[in-house]
Amino acid sequence: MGTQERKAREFAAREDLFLDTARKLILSDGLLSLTMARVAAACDYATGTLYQHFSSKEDLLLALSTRMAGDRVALFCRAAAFEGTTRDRMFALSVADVLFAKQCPEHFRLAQYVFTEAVWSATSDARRQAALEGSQPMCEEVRAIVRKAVADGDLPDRGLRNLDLGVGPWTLCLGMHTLVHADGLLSFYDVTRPYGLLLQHIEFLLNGLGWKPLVDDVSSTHVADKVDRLCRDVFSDLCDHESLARLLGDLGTTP
Amino acid sequence: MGTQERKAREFAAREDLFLDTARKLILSDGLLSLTMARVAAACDYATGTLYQHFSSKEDLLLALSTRMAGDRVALFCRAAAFEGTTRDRMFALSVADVLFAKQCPEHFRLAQYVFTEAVWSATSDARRQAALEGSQPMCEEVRAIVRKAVADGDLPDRGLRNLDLGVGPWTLCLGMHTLVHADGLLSFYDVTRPYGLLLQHIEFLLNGLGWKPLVDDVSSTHVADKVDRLCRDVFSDLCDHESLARLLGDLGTTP
DNA sequence: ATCATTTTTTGAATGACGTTCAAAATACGC
DNA sequence: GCGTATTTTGAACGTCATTCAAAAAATGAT
Repeated sequence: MGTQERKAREFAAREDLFLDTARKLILSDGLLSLTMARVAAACDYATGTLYQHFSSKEDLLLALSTRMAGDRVALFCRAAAFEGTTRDRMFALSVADVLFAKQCPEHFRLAQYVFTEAVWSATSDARRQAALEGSQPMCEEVRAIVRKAVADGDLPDRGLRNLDLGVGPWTLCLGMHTLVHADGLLSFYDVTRPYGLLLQHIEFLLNGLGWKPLVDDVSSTHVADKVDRLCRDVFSDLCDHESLARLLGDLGTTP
Repeated sequence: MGTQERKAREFAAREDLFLDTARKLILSDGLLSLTMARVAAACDYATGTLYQHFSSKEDLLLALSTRMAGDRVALFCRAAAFEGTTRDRMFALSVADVLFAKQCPEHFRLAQYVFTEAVWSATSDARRQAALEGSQPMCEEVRAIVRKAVADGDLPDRGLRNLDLGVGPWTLCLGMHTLVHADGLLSFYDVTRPYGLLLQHIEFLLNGLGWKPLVDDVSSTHVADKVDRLCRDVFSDLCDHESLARLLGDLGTTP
């Protein structure tokens, strides 16, 4: 019975088509003007067919967000696999997140919207489950790094569990992404180069956690150099001259 | 010509009525089922009258969020006025935020939604300006505390400006609020007592910034004790037996 | 108090969407 | 081919946000 499998494959392919198209439409016309009818029409299907895949518009958005998150997870895992001290690897996770934000800025915008109660509660259980499970690998990487750091004696656990120690950098990143995407807020408060600051504060936090080897120099230049090195070693495909320059510009090398 | 003033006063009073009513409706029926018609009807006005005050539904939501933020700012300022070291006061700001989250959980839900691009971009310029200006005092408090800490030699500035140093705790809080309100996420990852962890990580971060006097013991009990003391000294009206017990429960005193 | 004029309120009408579902089309197994 | 099961279709429905012409109320000069 290859029929079932073929159908399943075709169904999955069509779902990808819908999601790809939705992404393109959002990119070109914005999230506001995305309608189910437009997505369907752009794929030459009837509106009703969309509902074979997604229980609601919100469900589609969550599916799209989850798929984008896959790329984020991939970057994350590359960062985690980087050879270096546990501290360097933890730092690299944040850099991966910053690079991802540059590479796919629409992801955080969408994710922020989707995790809103009003949207989240209109999604299907299955899709929510998939969203949570999709980002589980990131958590596992964090847990593993913290575990090794504690085992190696580079990080005192203070009675906290692995993820409880990792939750600090996590929320720091998340909070900064949120600020960056709150339009006008950072410029109102004259906070330039937010991601540069984020990475400096990550270093501060890791120092405060007593994560060895401690970093003495947490200046913006030092952080920029570190990022520069990481980009060469781990993210060379993402940091061509152009984007690296842009990233460093935003990080703010000293004038 | 007192007529103009009276009218302005009545207009402002009606706006308050609309916002109060919207808040109650959200509290009882949820954000999803809030409609402009329902808000108007609940106040015995026609739908069109609402649009004399708010250029769109999103505009109303932003206005509501901004008004709620006023209470947050008030708590913040009380925390900042607390007598103690600059470090204690900085810590107190985060406690104020946690208390506010307990006292008014709907605020962060709403704020998260409102700061979403899809909503934010449908609001009026005036309202956006008001929202930004409304939270400015919080920023000023942070700046002032950092300024004094640096001046007193309790905090090395490392070439960073006042707010650049305060942005760490800020994003840490914001990120945790975001995680807390992403329904199911924290329980999925088995992160209990998020706000207890937040305050511990605030201490870690402040230590990492070299903010004197450094705190040796960043255990959950020590943090809980500190919060306990703050509640007695500064937030006694908010921390009756009940709510304090609940708060400490969530913060997680050692078992 | 009266009346012309301005301002405000009203709520039915409009249009845009998300969502549904009966009918039509297609695929499938025999 | 043919009967049946599955899938697709897109018009129809209901809900809302938003508008605006008409009605009502307020104003202020006489």
